Amino acid sequence: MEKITSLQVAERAGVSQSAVSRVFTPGASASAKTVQKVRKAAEELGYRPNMMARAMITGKSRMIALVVAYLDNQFYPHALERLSNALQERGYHILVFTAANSRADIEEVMQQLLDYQVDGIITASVGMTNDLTDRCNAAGIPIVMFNRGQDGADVSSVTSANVEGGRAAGQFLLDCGHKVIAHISGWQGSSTGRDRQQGFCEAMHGAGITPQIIDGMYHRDTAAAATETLMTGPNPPDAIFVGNDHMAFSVMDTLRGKLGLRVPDDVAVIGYDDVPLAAWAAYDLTTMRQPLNRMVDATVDALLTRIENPTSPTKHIEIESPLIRRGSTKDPIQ
Amino acid sequence: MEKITSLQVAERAGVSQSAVSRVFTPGASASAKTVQKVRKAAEELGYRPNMMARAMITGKSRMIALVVAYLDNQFYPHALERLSNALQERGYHILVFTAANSRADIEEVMQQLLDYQVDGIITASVGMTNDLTDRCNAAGIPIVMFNRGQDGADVSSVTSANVEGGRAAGQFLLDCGHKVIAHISGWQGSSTGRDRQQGFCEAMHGAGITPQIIDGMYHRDTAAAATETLMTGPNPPDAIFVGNDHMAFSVMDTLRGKLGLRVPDDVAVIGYDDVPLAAWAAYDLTTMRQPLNRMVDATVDALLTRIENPTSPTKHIEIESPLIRRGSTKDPIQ
DNA sequence: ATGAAAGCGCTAACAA
DNA sequence: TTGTTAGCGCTTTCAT
Repeated sequence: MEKITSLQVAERAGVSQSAVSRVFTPGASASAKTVQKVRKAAEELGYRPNMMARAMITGKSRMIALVVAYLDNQFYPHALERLSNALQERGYHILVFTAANSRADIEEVMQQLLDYQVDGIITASVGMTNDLTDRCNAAGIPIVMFNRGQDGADVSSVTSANVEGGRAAGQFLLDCGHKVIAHISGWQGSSTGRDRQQGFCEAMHGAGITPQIIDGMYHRDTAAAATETLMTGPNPPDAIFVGNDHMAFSVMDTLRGKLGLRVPDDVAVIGYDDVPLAAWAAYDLTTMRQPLNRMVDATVDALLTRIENPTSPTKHIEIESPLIRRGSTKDPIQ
Repeated sequence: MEKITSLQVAERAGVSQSAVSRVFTPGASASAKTVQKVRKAAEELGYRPNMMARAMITGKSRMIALVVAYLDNQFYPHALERLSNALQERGYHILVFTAANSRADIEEVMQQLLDYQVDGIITASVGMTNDLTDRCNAAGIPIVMFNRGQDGADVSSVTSANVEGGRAAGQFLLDCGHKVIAHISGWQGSSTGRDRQQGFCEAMHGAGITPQIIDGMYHRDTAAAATETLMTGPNPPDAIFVGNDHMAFSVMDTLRGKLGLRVPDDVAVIGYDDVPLAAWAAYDLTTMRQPLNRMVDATVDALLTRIENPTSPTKHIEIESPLIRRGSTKDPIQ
């Protein structure tokens, strides 16, 4: 069973090669008789159209580049799985590019991905430069930033309502009666980290509180160190809002392990994302949920819309982020 | 900046189109002067070779299909990240295909992936049928099964030494003085699950013990239910060997939560994989490590070897699996 | 509705 | 080493 071409199918079906092509091309027309003959011959020969050849002509590869930095935050594999499924259902597939979050690395990766003639790009957990996005726009390849926004760039983005979410998290801690509240923030180089912090600060300032804030950089180690710094400092908090779940787990580990404190009795913890692990008994983490399915649907939608209609405008989609109350926080005071 | 072709570069550089091609083709020869002129023109125009066109001629797309079922077991995202990196370094990229672990779904996915003319296939957490692997062999596309083996199929596989690992896990529990030992196994439809169970049973039988065994199917829920069944049964174990870490976390959650038992004081737990989460304080899980980096290197190696030399034989690589002692088990008795 | 013919952008003989 | 030529397998006019 070596490489069957449309020509061989044509010969066997007694039609022209272009007839075969038409049968396998969605928008084309062929008589019922022809379709029948061609399908039969193709079946017998085990023929399937060559995507490469098709891609070269149509300029559409039906591949989407996914640029991702790290997969250790459970949110991203989860998203990847869903994205792949949703895209696959619509006849697209994901080509993976891993990039460290450095300028040079991303630059290199963007070049590679353009070589593959991908129809679109999804970035997750990586930052873009406007220079880069301009280049893709010039090449006519739409980008959707997943879980990140970017000022002044002509790219679509899908995020949760991070400012609002940060505010809600802060407000909830206030409602629980906490007075000394700290924030271990998401990386301040990311819009997501900045927005959540901003919302949180607004809530705090509304209550006349000036919170301690440390950048957790989305790293477990950094978050653990921040936790120690906070708790052994002059004014240890009785509640911590952490920039994402991934760091919150580290914060809880440090609190309960090395520091010997109880959660939520000594310190309440609230995270962001609601990854599956947050619901597991070992953490039972109160968190702001990022509705993954809706974010994925919006991402796929935004991307395919622009692929099918290149002149359609970029979109900035924000999805509401509900509070999921679990055992890492106390009940609000009536 | 629309689609620059090699012809345009050729004109600007004052050479033939094939000269341009040669400059960008690794194995080809061109004079220093030509290289210089072409590179300059290409740079100015922002030219990069079109992978699709190249792939069509050479028959090499430099894409590897990764077929994966679920990404909720942390072992797989971790592996995916490493695989992508290792492959990217060698000029390949991963095209992702998600498939439920059903015959029909995998069948469909295999067809799709052949359409894309991938150079090789890595399967992770999915089972193949011999029929399917035969088809890929006929098409000349090598397969490596990652973390799974398959009897009687002509495919390469990379696993840890699961039988030996299962035995070591069982023996360790014996050495700790446990007498009533149970096993919540990996899915018995997978070689990995069967092998670990076999090794474990050998250790038990060597000690004259007949263990209770329940298939955990690699699912959290199934493992949780199995835990309850075991602990509320007539002969509750004081140690459980769980088929992988992902289920072991669920077992520990159930033990410590719903059942109110202490680990390891009431029940010792040992897992398999050593995913990052196993080392986190909340679980601190004793486990058999699957050396991810070595498994990934072996996988990439086995795959690229066969791609570059199609007549080379398939390999079955087993990598030793060391015991990582942590807090979910007691110390062995001297 | 169908076949003939013209490429898509590139690599790989083949001469020169 | 270089340019010329012939395709890779397919889609897409263009006549018919």
